[in-house]
Amino acid sequence: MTTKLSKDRIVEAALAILDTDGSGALTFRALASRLATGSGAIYWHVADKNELLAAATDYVIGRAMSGVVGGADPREAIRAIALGLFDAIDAHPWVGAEPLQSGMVLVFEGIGGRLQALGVPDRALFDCWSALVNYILGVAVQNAANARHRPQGTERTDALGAIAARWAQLDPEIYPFMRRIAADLPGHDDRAQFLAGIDLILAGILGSPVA
Amino acid sequence: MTTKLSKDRIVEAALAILDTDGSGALTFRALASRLATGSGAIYWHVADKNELLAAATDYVIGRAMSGVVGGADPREAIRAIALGLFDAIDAHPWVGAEPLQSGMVLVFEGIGGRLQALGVPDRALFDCWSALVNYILGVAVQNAANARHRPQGTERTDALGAIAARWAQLDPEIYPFMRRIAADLPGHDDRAQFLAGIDLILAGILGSPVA
DNA sequence: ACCTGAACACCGTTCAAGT
DNA sequence: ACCTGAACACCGTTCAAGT
Repeated sequence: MTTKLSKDRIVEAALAILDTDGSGALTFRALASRLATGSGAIYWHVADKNELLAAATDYVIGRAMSGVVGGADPREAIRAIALGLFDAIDAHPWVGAEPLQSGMVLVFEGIGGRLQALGVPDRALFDCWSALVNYILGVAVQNAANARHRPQGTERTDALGAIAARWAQLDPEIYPFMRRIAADLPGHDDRAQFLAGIDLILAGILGSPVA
Repeated sequence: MTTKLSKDRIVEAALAILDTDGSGALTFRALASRLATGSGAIYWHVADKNELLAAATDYVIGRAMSGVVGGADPREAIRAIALGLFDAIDAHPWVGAEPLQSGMVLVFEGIGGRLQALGVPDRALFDCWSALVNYILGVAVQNAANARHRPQGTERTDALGAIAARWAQLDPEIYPFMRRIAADLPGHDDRAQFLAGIDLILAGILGSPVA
């Protein structure tokens, strides 16, 4: 007889399936066979598939955030938190599919605390915090969505190239900007661009504009 | 014999189902019975469910963007585009579920063109544009996700109140900021906050910081 | 060309029955 | 208390057969 079944072991097995074969492969039957048990047994430890996905998500986010060092400079800390989340979702694109919320308090607190440390006044705090947090979550989730919906085997650069080619063929009378920006798309660095956006928002909050 | 089946009629029926009963109710069987045909007939006009959802999404976004008036002031135009997308996704929360991309060129072009009109220099254009567009899409999509995953019948304010209550109970040693911000959560105005974030990013791009 | 609807290969979830 | 696995009520998609 093998190790007793537990929620932890189930989540662990789910993570293995999600990371190797994607969210489409996570079925209770696949899970049961990997754990050498019946599919019904899983329901003794986990309410349903939503709870399973939420637990897997929390695990990934929690691990990513625990790896983020405190750091002295609040700006650097904000960048580190943002990049930690970005990389975690990038490495596990299935994370972006369901709503995050629960595991996200660590991110929320981290960003909020640093904004206070940067001296953002009380009246502006809520708006600044929410703008930053929304940007970080939004970009990370969309990045993951792009990775998820890219046909397997397709390189990221190729996929961007295809989009850029489509943009370049748009009617230049109606879409002059798309035509112009298409050239910059394939070569661009996601992470660098993500950080540039954060700096932009921080500049809006603290001064020293970009343009 | 009724009107001939067509992709347009199928998309129209799909929209009706999505808007009244949510994305869970959109099945080929439900669609077929509403159109008084066999489920296989739909496949003659539409490749699969993904194409159907993409077409429905494009329709909603296209209509929302066509309602946005040009306007003289680029800042106002940016706000109008952003709010148009925000409201469209808010009214049809199922839109945020699949990747947008295709219908999004209108938004991309609209924002990009106005940034040029505002005099953003070439070297900063790509980063500024992508930060703004990412923020707008990110917030709109997450807002829709929250609406989608809120138990039906629950009021938005109640749902936010529940989250705030959870935040208020966190350990104040570890989560001082969450405790502080919890009070602001239930009463806040999504749209106003969304606009505040856009102003913040524009301030970062153009100067005149908030703090 | 276009439509019909049964059939196929799946799902998540439940539940009587076992230990 | 915990596990088993067949059974139920669904899906998306296909396809022989019709018009």
